[in-house]
Amino acid sequence: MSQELAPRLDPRAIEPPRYRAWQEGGYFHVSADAVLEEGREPYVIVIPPPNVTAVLHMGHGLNNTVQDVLIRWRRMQGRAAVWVPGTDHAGIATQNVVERQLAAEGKHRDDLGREKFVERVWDFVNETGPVILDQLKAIGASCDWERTRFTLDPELSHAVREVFVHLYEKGLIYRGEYIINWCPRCLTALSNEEAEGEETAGSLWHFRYPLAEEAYGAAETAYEAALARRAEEAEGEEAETPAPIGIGRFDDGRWYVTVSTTRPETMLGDTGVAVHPDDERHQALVGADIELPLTGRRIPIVADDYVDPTFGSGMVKVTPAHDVNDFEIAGRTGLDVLDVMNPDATLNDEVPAAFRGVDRFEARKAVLAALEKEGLVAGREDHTHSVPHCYRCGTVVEPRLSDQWFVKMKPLAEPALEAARDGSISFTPPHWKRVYEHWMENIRDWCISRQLWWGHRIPVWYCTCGETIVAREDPDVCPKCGGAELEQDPDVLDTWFSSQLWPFSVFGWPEQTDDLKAFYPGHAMVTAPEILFFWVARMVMMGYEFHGEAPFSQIYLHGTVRDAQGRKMSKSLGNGIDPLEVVERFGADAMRYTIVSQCAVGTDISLDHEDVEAAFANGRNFANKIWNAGRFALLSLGEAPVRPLSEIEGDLELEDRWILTRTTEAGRAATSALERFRLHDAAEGLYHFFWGEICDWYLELVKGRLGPDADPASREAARTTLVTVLDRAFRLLHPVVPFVTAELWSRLPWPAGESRPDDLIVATWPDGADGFVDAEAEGSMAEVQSLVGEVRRLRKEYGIPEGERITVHVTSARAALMDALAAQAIALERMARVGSVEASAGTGVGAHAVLESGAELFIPLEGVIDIEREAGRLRDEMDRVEGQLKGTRARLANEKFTQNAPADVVQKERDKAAQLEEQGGKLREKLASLEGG
RNA sequence: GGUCGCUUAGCUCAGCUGGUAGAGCGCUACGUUCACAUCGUAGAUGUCGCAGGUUCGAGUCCUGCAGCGACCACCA
Repeated sequence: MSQELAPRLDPRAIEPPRYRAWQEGGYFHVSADAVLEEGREPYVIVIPPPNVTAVLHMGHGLNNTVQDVLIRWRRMQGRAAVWVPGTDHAGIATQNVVERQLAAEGKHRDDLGREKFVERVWDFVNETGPVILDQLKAIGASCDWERTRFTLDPELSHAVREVFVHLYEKGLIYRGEYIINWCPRCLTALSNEEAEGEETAGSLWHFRYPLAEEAYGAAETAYEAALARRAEEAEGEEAETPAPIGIGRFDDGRWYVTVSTTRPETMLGDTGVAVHPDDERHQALVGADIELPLTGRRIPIVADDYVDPTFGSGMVKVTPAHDVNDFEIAGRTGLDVLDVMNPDATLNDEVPAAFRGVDRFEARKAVLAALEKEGLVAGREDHTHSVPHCYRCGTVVEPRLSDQWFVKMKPLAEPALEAARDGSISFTPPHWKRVYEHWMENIRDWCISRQLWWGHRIPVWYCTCGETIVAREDPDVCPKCGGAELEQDPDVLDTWFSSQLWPFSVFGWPEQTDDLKAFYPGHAMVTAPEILFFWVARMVMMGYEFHGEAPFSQIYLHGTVRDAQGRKMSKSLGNGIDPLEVVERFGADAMRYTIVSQCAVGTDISLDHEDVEAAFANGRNFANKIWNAGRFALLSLGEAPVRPLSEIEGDLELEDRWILTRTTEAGRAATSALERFRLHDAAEGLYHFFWGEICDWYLELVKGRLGPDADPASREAARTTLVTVLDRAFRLLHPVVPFVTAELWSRLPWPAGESRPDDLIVATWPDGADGFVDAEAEGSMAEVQSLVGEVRRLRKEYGIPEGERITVHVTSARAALMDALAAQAIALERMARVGSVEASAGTGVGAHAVLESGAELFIPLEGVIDIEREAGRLRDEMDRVEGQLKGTRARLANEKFTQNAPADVVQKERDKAAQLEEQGGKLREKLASLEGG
């Protein structure tokens, strides 16, 4: 078997068959019985369901690699580890994709009608839905595929219906008017995410609104108050620009107030003007009326906290039907709500005849002209602000008043907030806890209705008799009048309404299934911080509302994948990396290691899309290194079984005892890191253990003992040690690089008489708790390593030819070290070309060094190198350094230079002098040791 | 504007509870003695953003400043 191993790892040859074998072996699936009958402790992660239309990108690569590392690790720990996969129906995104398809055929969804359109989306979803899940298999995701779910599955829809009705009956779902984002071109509502803000240079206009005559008295009072306020401020030291008064008189003596807007056309829908309740300048005016220009309407002045008294005049025109904040002010103050626009954003019949039917931007000009004519425009200034645009067509989004369904969030948020405070849920990195709490404390009601066709239809029916029916089962007749003419609410629910139930809906809730009993609540939630509020927080709320506890206990928020310039990878920027291409070229192991090694808590991951090979070189090289070390070991070990560790313990040599100790420590460190979600620490620690300790030292030290000429007892001790160490190392590395480790592990010889797990994927995790430990061996090895390092360094420094075998003298070393060195003679020869080590000071011409332990090392150079030539080389070097130093010192002694040259140039010169001095010192020492002996 | 975070080697970043500055990539030199050139050995490079403070001791804690970024609200 071993002979078949190629000198280079070919991931394409080993990964797909290995994955198939795992799947066919049923290793990813755990039944409820494992928990309920066998009493195994569960470990559950539910996948953040990707959009059903999505194509795998690096963000998924990161998210799912992290989850798979955790699941594989816990599975090896013996937990009943279940990772539930699935997809999200993603209402708007999916509907858009299909609508684009239709548009390409020259059709609109209205041409098909609701039923046919939804059928068409289903066809599309059935066809493309599983793609992204299949793609996850390529990166090694060990999901329990038998549990694959879709948010629109009948069972999950059943859960949605139950939750909606439950919340409605509890009074937590209500219907109300609200301002939504509306695209006047697409004639559809948009979610906040779909209304993309764009910095736009615009104008801020200031208008004068005449006061009603009976308010003149109040105006005068307010005017005096404002003047007094200004005088007061003028006395203060920091009054740079006096606060505007906001109240004034026209030439003919009429009073007016000043308001500002970026959208003049909306003034036709104004129903009031608001001031801050504590604003001394304007208090007297509260309750007074304004004669709204152009309309002939009278509107009141009201007081509301929303108004910022320091902005503009401190007075705000209120247009409730066309601005979210204004709408909320109206709700609090009782102002009328006047909708002045048609769905296509032309003005409707509520406005004066001259403006009816006019487009909003034309109306803007017309309103400005009309106000200008009446002398009511007080000024204009440039104003840059963010204007929301439709992400599909780029049209400026219009806030529009409409009837929507809402969830009252405050009562739901309370236990979810408490969960964070009392530690029932933990956050990694921890600072997200405060962000979460802040959001929960200031939570606002959630608008859950969407004017779409694709999604969970709102389970509400309206009867001609006026009755509203909210029901778990579709009603046939009106329970009140018995009529059968019921009409279901046309809207569907926000996608997040169903995803928030994911942690328990995937297990069959509201039915009390065995799965639910066995696997709920889950454990870790691994996701990106962007959806902490959309999704994570809501899942916690639902967990408490329906189960009285959190749906998971640990929230791990990983970073974002960025390109070399630090930009987020995205389709539109074209800076993405296709994970499948990476898997194809370098293997899933390479991709996984590269990702995990960069996955430090709280940091983003950067990968250069322009040099994919360099970006994943680290992971590819490591996977290949594992492969080659394994290949070498397998070839050297042969296929014969090894002896159990207990039988050969007496024959263990220093390097065996050392590497076994290091293996124990590696297990401890990796376990501790994983427990704290420090995946990067775990990966890098294991990388160093495998490459820096097993490969660089142990394999080199043990080579001689594995050959046919070696002493049989020593050879068996080495074989057992090597098998033991590789077995543990492959186990520890398996969660991060599952394929290459499993492939090699399956070929490892095994201790005679010991039972062998069926597959590495279910081998017990070696946490190091009861591993082999020999502290003294560690100390001795450290000294051997230190000696080899110094010898290698000195060899290079003095130009000792690579092939030249040397004698090394060591003084003041511990006896144990000398023993160790004697035992390592073959290895020392191999690793540093040390022919012999002698416990003496050594004499004559040579190279000196001091080991970390304090022992002194001496290498005679007589007859080894051409002393005269080396000394001559050093003298030449010396001359050069001293020459440069002389010049530098002369420059520094020259006052003209030090005083006139730029400071940094002088400093550089000083640094150079210091550097040269140090260099000269070293050369002198070296020269002395060569000449003096 | 609110909240939070970041600033350490040429690049990307580690450095968890304060105790002699690290990794990967890149760079330089040498090396194919048969696991691996996707390799080995050795080497160079850091006033740890700036200014103060606490401490025996600060990259690490505190304060201020500067620059960058994220999220939320987008301010009439």
